[in-house]
Amino acid sequence: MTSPALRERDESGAPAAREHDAAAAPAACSSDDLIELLFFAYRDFVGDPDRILAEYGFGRAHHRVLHFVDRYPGLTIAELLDILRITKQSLNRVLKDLIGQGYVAQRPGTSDRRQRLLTCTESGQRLAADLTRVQARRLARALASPEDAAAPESFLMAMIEPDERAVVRRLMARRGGGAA
Amino acid sequence: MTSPALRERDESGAPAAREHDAAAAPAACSSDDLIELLFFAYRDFVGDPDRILAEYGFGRAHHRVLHFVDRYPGLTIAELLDILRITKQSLNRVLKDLIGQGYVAQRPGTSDRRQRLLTCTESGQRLAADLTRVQARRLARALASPEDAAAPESFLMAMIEPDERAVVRRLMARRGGGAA
DNA sequence: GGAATATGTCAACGACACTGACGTATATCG
DNA sequence: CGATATACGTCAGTGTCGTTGACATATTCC
Repeated sequence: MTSPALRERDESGAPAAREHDAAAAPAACSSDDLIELLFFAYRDFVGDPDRILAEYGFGRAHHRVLHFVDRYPGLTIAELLDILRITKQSLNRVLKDLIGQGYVAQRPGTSDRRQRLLTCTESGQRLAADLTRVQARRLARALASPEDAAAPESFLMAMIEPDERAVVRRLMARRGGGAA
Repeated sequence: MTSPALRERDESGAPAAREHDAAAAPAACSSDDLIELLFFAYRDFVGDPDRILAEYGFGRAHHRVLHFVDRYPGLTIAELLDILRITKQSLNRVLKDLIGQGYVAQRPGTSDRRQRLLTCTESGQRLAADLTRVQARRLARALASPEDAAAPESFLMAMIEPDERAVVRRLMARRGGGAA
C-alpha cells in the first residue's frame, strides 16, 4: 500500500506483540501535534467507508447525504443543504444517484407540499449501517483503550490505523531528534 | 452565511450569554453521535485555514504540503507522498505553486543528489505559522474547556464553531424527540 | 393576484484527486 | 563499465465534487 520512504528505519525486528500502543508518546503534546494527529485520524476515519463506497460507485458526498438522511428521516433539501454547506447543484448530483438507485426515497411534505421529505429505503438503511459500522468500530476501539483514552492526543492516535501509528510516531519524533 | 432552515426553532430569545456551552448534551453519546460530531468538528477545523488560504489563491492541498514541509524541513518528495497519500502528479501541481511563489525552497540531497530536500522559505514559515495559529487557537479553546474536555464527545463539540454548536445540538436532539 | 419560498436544472468552471506512459538524472550492483 | 533500480518530472486524459450564475416551476402566504 504505502511506499517505504517513511518506513525504512525499521529498528525493532520483533513481530510487534504490543497491543495498545496508542500511548507511548512521551508526554508533551502541543496543539501543533494535535493538528497533525487530527489530519491522520480523519484520513483513516474516512478511509474505511471510502473502500465500501467504491464498490457501489459512490463517493464521500454520497456517504454524507446517506448518513444524514438515514439518521434524520424526513429531512428536507434545505435542511440538508444547511448541514452539508454545499450548493443545491452539488447536492442534487449525488442525491439523484441515490434516489435513482433506490437508496433514498422522497415524498412531498404534508404541511408544505413544496418540500421533499427524504428517507432511506431499506437498502439505503443497510448501506448506511454498513458504513456506520466500520466507523463505529474504529471509534469504539479508540474509546476502549486504557484510561488514557481521555486525552484527545491518545484518542486521535488511537483513531489512526494501527499499522500506521508507528510510522506517524516516528515521523513526529523527528521534530526533537533532529539530524536525519 | 447559513440559510435558516435549521435555525428556525429559535426558542431562547436571550442574547446568548453562556460562554462554554460545549457540554449541555444529556449524557449518552453513542459512537454514532461521535461520527457526526467528527464530521462537524473537522469541517470547522479546516474552515479556519481555508479562509486564509483563499486570500493567497491556495487550497487545502497547498496547506497540507506547506504544513508538513514547515514542520519537517528537509522532507523529500517520496516522504511527502507517503504522508499525504497522493500521487506525485497531484503533489507536483501544488508544490510547483508553492515553489514558484517562493513559499517553499528545494535543494539537492547531500548524500543522494537525486532527492529534492524541501524547506520553507521565510514567507513560507510565516504563512504556515498563520495557518497553524488559527487551528491551534481552536484546539486550545477546545482543550481549555472545563474538566469534561476529557471526553471525546465534549472535545469534538468544543471544536465546532461556537455559533454552530446550538444548531448541531438541536439537530442531534431530533433523534430522540422525534415528531417534527 | 402578486411576492416569497422550496426545489429543479442547464451551463460553465475550478480544485484536486486518479491512471498510464514516458523521460532523465543519479545511485548501486555485478 | 554497463545494467538495473531509484528519485523525480511531465504530458495527456479522466472523475468527483465543489463553485457561480441564470432561469423554470410548483406552492404557499398575504
